[in-house]
Amino acid sequence: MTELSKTYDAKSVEEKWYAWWMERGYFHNDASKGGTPYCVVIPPPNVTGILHMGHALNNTIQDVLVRWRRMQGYNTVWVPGTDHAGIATQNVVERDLLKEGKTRDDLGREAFVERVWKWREEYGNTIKGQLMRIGASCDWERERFTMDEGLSRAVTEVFVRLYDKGLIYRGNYIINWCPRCQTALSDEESEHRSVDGKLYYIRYPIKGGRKKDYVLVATTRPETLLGDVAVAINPRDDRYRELVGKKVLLPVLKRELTVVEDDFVDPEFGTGVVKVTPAHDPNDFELGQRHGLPTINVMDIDGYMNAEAGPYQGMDRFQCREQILEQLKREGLLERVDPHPHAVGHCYRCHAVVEPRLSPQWFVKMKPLARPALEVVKEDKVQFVPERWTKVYAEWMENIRDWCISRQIWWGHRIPVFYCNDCEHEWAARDVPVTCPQCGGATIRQDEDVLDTWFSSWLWPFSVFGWPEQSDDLDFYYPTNTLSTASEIIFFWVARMVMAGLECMDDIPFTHVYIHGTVRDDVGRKMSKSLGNSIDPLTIVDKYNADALRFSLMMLSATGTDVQLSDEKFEIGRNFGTKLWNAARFMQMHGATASDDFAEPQFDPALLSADDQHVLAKLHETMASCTENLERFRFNDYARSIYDFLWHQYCDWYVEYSKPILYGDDQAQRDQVLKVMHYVYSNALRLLHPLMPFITEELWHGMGYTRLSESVMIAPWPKARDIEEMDEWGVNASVVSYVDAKHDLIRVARQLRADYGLPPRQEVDLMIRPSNERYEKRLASDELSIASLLCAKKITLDRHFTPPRAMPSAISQLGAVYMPVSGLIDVGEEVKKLTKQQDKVAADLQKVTRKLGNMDFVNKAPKHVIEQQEERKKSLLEKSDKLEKLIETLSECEQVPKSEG
RNA sequence: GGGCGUUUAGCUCAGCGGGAGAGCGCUACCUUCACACGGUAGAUGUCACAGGUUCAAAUCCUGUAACGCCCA
Repeated sequence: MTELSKTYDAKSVEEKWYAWWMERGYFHNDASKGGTPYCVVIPPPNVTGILHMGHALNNTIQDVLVRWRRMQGYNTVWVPGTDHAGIATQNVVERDLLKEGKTRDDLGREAFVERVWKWREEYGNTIKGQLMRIGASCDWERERFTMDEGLSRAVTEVFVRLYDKGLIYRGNYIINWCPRCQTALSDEESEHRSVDGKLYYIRYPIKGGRKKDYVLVATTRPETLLGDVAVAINPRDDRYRELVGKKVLLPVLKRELTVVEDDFVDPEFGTGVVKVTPAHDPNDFELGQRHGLPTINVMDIDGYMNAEAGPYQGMDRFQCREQILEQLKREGLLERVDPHPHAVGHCYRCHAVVEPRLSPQWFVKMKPLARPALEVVKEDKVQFVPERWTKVYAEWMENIRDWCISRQIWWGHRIPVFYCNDCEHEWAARDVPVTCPQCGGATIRQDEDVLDTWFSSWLWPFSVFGWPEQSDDLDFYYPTNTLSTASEIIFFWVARMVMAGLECMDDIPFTHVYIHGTVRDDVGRKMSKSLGNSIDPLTIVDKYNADALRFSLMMLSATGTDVQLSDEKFEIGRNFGTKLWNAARFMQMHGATASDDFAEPQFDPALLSADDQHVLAKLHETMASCTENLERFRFNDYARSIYDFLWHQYCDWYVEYSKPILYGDDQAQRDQVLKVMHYVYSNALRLLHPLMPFITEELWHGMGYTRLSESVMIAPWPKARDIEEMDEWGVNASVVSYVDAKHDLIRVARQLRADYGLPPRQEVDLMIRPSNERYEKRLASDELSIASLLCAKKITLDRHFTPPRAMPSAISQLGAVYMPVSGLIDVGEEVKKLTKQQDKVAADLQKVTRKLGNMDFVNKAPKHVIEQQEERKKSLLEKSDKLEKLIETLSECEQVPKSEG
């Protein structure tokens, strides 16, 4: 046992123990060790990322689970890693290049990719170091990166398999295009944001009509009219019957447009006539397909208008909108403009407005993959926590659309599709081919596009174990157990992992998906870089310490609900850590050395005091509650459970109880108290370890508990005994409830002191009139501790005590307490106080009595509820009696002037 | 438009069929030999609203309102 310093020095302690854990290899495990596996794969953070509060929350959750299961003896592995974040990383490196005045095209593909790798070498480890700082017990020997050779092989393998099965296809469709990143995006990567748009009503002259003949078309994006090929009406819309068969003239370009009828047109929207722009709108595209309309693309990849835009060529899309509106106004073709709030897609990486764009892209056919993935969730093989997310998942699966997986960037897995220049044969291959399998030609080109980053992430739960290679680890750890993530990742990642797992492994990737809440600032806004309202977790670690960060986060976040944070919230964890630290120092001060059998001591029932029994019972209740709450992902209840025990049972009551004994000279009693203390404290440290790994390790060593286990992180998780199982120790349920009542008595007596304004240190004499003989005996054996807790000079126990004169009094279940004070007491005030209590009791009593008098209640309520109410009535009656007696004697008592005996 | 969630003490939130709770804040007293990042005591609630189910509703059901999120 080493002496603990006066204060806890988090910084050195955290560094020391993390390094030591690593050195001891505690985080690592593999299949050869056998046992029951418990496996978590980290949601790989973006390689460009730095740790934000959401990461801190999510990774604390994972670490808590993993540390707990490890202590429970599972063969535990937490696989860490990062993903290559195609668009984001490319953006970062391109920005770097720009500072040198270069573009990626100046470098060329190969040199550029090399440059990204170099960037990754240099900066890609930031988040790893940050995870270490918050104590994440990842198996770093297993760290993976989605662009690693092995994981890249998995990507190619899956692509080729799905391609050969016909589940991957290339096609010319409208996709979400980010003109700033200059790549296609998936539907999920286009974030819909509500904007205050406008609805423009534009006149399209009817061909061959008089000047006044036109149709009125409503649109939110007037610049796309340059790509119009038709106008459309609903066939059931009588208003426009005579339009059918006519032609209308496109403003600006004077192109002739046909009028088509289609059910898709909503007669209620705008005027009931819509322009049809198949190259710039997904619905128009499909409508165009149905009617055999041509497509005219009027925009370049960068969002500037192209040659098809005629006079507007070379103009930015938003500027073009303004200019076209000007022209329409000049020509009298803009009839009116209405405000029209609507949702517009924005790039999830750069937030530019997404442009629907017709282009050839690669897609995964999702329906066949979705069916089994939906099944396993409906059958509860994969369970969401909280359960309500199941519905969100199912909704998405049922309305699934094909997944656009090609990206027009360079950083990522290049699509393994090859084309023969000689015969134009197209095929997918695992290795770069030398000759064309069809014509034997040797001039072959590879598809230029790379794959969506999520196309590698969806393989994560098995690719991290080396799939498609078979391995013992893959066998052993797959399917993994818990996946912890945020709700916005359900579609991006969770759903797709389930599909990939079933498709490639023929098994689910994990059994539980825990969806945690969103981290918000103190006024409820989501923390974000752009708002500048983020709290940096590492600043919190520096200011409060890592355990404080972790503990506070877990204490504050109820299962799956959002958490509002501010700096001060982290005081919860810090203060608790300090309390824990000082409790240990207190034990050390008394030369408390843990006996050899502190972990599983044999308690002698003859020596076990009521308070000993009480704290042992509460400890075991806490063990049960911690374990149960962890099993149910109730992290806040788990945290609260151990917090309440350590602070409000152990420190508030047991430590205070121990003081007169430890300061006294009864060696046998001292030994007994210390034995209980070490048993309780060492178990509490274990229960707390998953939440506060650093300070518990420091204390474990400081208190000399290494005789049980060289580290708390591999010490066995405490196993709760219920009260009957503690019988052999001499722990008795009725004694435990007696101590609860004793605590109540002490509280009541303290209140009495406070009511009379006695300074805390001023000693008083107290009389207690116990309710019965049993209590009298019990209280007699507790006199020392009661006196100490009440700062009483002398306690007189007398079952027949009658106050010789008016004195302040109060009642508790165990009996009445009298406090003779010098000087006059205000009998009127005293009676008033007691009467107020009496009123409250009477009110409660009336409620219970009415309830028990209700035949419906007596006939229909379950037996235990009736018994409980009867019990309650009994104790209320007793209380009422006692109060009445107190009031009576008080009133009868003569007011005698001072001269107290 | 569809779905989900929230509404409980001044603030942040637990509780989710049988006695209204915690942390912070607030008030009073206390620097007592573990701890002022502390101790003791105290005050504070038509559990959003309206119906219903039930012997019993903050808790279950229906509706309303406000706020938030997701999907279109």
